[in-house]
Amino acid sequence: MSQNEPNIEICETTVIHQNTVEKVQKASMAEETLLELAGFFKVIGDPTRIKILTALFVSEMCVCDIAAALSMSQSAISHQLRVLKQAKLVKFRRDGKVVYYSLDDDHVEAILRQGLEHIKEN
Amino acid sequence: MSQNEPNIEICETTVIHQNTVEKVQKASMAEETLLELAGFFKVIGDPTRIKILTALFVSEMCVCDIAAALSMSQSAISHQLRVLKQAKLVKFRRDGKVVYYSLDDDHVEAILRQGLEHIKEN
DNA sequence: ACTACATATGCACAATTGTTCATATGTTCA
DNA sequence: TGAACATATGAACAATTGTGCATATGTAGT
Repeated sequence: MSQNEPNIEICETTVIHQNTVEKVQKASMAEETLLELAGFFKVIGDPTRIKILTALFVSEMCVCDIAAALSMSQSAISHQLRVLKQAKLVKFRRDGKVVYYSLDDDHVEAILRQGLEHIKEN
Repeated sequence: MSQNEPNIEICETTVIHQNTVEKVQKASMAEETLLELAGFFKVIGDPTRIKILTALFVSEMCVCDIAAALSMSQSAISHQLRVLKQAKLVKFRRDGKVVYYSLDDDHVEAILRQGLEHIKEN
């Protein structure tokens, strides 16, 4: 900031603090990691999926019970469980006709709690 | 689970473990809190916004520097900064023509770090 | 007042997403 | 094998979202 940093044109954007820009670019994550990270938060950034996850904090549950507890269709729940499964947030076991889902990640509860801290501070 | 729980029809969904369903419903968050929480994670569930936030870990930055650092248009960055501002994740100060943005939340860095833990475990 | 520049914003549009509906799959029991 | 039931899945659709484009706003210097 105290250095002599001339304005330079790069693709129509004016760089004011080239020093900072370079530091940021060097500190940036690998694109793949970034997309995974964003994808993870996108998964828990949906009311239905948060409801499912917090329901599973209480107990492992089968699909129709989750549907009943959330007053939603079996299909909707099933679709969302697939998303959560792909994100490795839930796992399942089959017992006859019934499939029981449960949490597959220790971080999720902590992360949701920290999210709550944020919105409480408003 | 060990109790006698008959199947009951509620709106086309079969309840198998009524006990569990009731426990979950009682433990459920207020709808408003839930929506806020989901909204918060949705905000950090986007690659561009994560890039902006991690850039601000390094230093406060003006809009055009962020645009240059991320190789994106000023408009795109400005739109996303508005989202981050509304979510109280960034704050800004004006210095002449230039507006400097910086982080406005302590939790974000911790939450992003925990998100990274999750995806590393795969 | 006028120009230059940094940033913000409204509109439009393509892309993504969550749910419903219909149906397929898989399992149990008779 | 066939009926009943739990779950999964594909297609369709409305709603939401991220970005580009054009332009407005705000500030500084002349």
